[in-house]
Amino acid sequence: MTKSSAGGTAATTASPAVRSGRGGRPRASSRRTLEDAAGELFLEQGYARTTIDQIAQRAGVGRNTFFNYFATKSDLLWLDVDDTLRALPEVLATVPAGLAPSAALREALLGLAVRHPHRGIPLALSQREAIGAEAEFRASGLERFLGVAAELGTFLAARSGRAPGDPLVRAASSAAVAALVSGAADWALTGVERGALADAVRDAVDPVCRGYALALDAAPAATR
Amino acid sequence: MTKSSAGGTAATTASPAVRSGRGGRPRASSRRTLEDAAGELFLEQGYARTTIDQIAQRAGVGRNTFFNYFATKSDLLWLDVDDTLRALPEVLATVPAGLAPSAALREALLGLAVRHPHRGIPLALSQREAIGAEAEFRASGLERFLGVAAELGTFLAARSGRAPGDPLVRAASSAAVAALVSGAADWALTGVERGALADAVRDAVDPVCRGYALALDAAPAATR
DNA sequence: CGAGTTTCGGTACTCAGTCCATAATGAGTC
DNA sequence: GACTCATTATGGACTGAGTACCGAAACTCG
Repeated sequence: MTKSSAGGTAATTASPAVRSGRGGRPRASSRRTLEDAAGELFLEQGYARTTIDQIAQRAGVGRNTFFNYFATKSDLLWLDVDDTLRALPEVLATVPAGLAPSAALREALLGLAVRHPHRGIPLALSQREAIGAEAEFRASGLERFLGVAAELGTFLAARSGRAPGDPLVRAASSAAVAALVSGAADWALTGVERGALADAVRDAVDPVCRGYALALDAAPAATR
Repeated sequence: MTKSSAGGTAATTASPAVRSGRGGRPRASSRRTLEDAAGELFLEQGYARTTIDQIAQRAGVGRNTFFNYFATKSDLLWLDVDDTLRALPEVLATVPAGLAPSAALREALLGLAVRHPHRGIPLALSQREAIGAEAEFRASGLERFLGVAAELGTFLAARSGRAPGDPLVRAASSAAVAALVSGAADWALTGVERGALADAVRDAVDPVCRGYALALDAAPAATR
């Protein structure tokens, strides 16, 4: 209630990606500048030893301007990922209607993976020795994880004709997202020779979808 | 690196549950007192509006003493859960050796569920309207989640004759733990008429184990 | 040129978590 | 009992993230 997670989606970014209403003072170049400054500083000093003041200062803006663009310091660790996650509703909408629930689930996750840019690997992972932000990275990750799982849950409920709160639906979406994340992390940690993200995700997610297919694709028990 | 997660296990509590070495000043009643004080205050004012100073003050101890028992304010939200998670290594050790990897995974998770006290439901869930700490609860949850997943991963690797970092193993343990958590959360949110935790967990976890059984129980590919 | 709207920047504040130095309280030893 | 050692309790001071508030820029629209 206090800080982020206002929207409900995974993305925590303070300001919308696109220019908001018309009129008003135009944004300076700030956002990109801040990202770059932060990246440099993280590499130089590590995440923990870098303060928001320093980032703002190097970017040549005031401290408050930082919070105008990012709700949290840890948002900087999820730059490209948040972009992809923001696209989830769009991805869900394009999943063909005829599919069985478990297949639709699979399709949705793969759609997300396909959309993600091949170079979009969080700094915290690609440079993790230098940055040393594993702990923060993890802690800030769950919010995103749960956001996706929840969104996927309502999608899955609709596709399977079940109630949104159905335990089976929730378990399936949680497990599937966990597999997705695990696969994506493995992919990100592989060197340059890594293949397509979608392949890694498929390997990780497929078993989950198969596992839940039996229960999920059957008609829901009328009551309960 | 900065704060918690030193041990590697899920439990973040600063001080060991049992009295450490012999000698030294005896602990005051503090720990339990702190827990109670925190519980009261959370119910009265909510989590966010309760400061550590207030908790310590009501418990009649100094502020630093609080950090002697808990590494983090959010640790207070996980009291009974952390106890159960701490028992994971023990649970893993008692999983029969003959089982197939996927069955062993199932057994381990159920063992954890069986061990958990029936009343041990985090305040943040049972009183969630009054406490309003969902966000904090979530954020502090991932650390525990990942701790269990990692521990389970090495267990699973050993049982299946695979490398500890094997993507399949990691995906399986992540997905299984996610299902476990999902099931446990549903169980916790059910009213008094809830049955055994183990039943809820079984329903959630079974499909995952079945899904990975095919790949996991087969002999690992020699190379790679 | 206003009027409205948005961003920018500074000051001041709260509070979690850390560090350090110092007492208090016991056990074990001689 | 006196002394040492280990452990816990406590107080003071500090860092840094996140919030709130206010006034000043900068731009659009009428």
